[in-house]
Amino acid sequence: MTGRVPLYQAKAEFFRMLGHPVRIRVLELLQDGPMPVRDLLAAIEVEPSNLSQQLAVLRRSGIVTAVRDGSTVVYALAGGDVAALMRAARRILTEMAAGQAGLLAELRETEAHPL
Amino acid sequence: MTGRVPLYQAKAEFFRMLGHPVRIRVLELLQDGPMPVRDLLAAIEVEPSNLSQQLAVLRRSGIVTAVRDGSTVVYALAGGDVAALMRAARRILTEMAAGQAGLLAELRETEAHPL
DNA sequence: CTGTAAGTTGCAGAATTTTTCAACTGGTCG
DNA sequence: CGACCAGTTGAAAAATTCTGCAACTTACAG
Repeated sequence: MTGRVPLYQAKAEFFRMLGHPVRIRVLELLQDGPMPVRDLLAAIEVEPSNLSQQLAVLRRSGIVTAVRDGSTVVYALAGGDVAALMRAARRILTEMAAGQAGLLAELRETEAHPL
Repeated sequence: MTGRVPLYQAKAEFFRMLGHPVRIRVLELLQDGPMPVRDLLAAIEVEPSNLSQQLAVLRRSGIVTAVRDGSTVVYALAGGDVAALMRAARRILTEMAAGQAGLLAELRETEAHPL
């Protein structure tokens, strides 16, 4: 019944879903607890409709939930330890930065080609 | 000097770099140690040029390194605990699947709109 | 030198994703 | 009811990413 997707593909889709600045910020903000769209909007600087689109991506993936409360909509993390994921990512990012990875990797790429 | 990028954007780029099935499989294979392209190619089923393109993405990001050994090129993780990241991702993925997130989220989306 | 295997690169076309604008739904208030 | 505010949706245009083919480089064998 379920569209039987190989695990590595599910992972790729999951990471791709995370691969957007606005979506990252939303997830980080929601780590401090549920938050109405209004507040996300105030914190993120992006057009309402654009934020809505990104929220829809997060909702479809199932990583957040939305509940209507009167005229406002409140978003929350659906569960899962998102904080742990972000920490793991930041650790790698830090190591890569320290190890001259990011910038230098690109320089290496364009200068004296070792490959 | 460095193209001063906000952290949330660096994170988004990082996750986007991970958002491709072939790249995920490469990273998973490299967790067992360095591996020549030939072996990656045998394990992944993708055209050589396509694999090369994906390897180039990983290289540019700095998450892997490439070393030429004779006529073969050997790839390796550049450091960072990639395994921890994958574990964190899998945990969330599992929780989302268990909590009827993925599939049901989409159903919810198309049926009786709570939003 | 010639041929060949291993990878990479440049590109063009195809496919996806982002962004934006306009229109729309649900509540709330007077 | 009529006017708004909060968000969402649909759709088209713009920007990115993917894929596959052809050409190229490097190393090695004969």
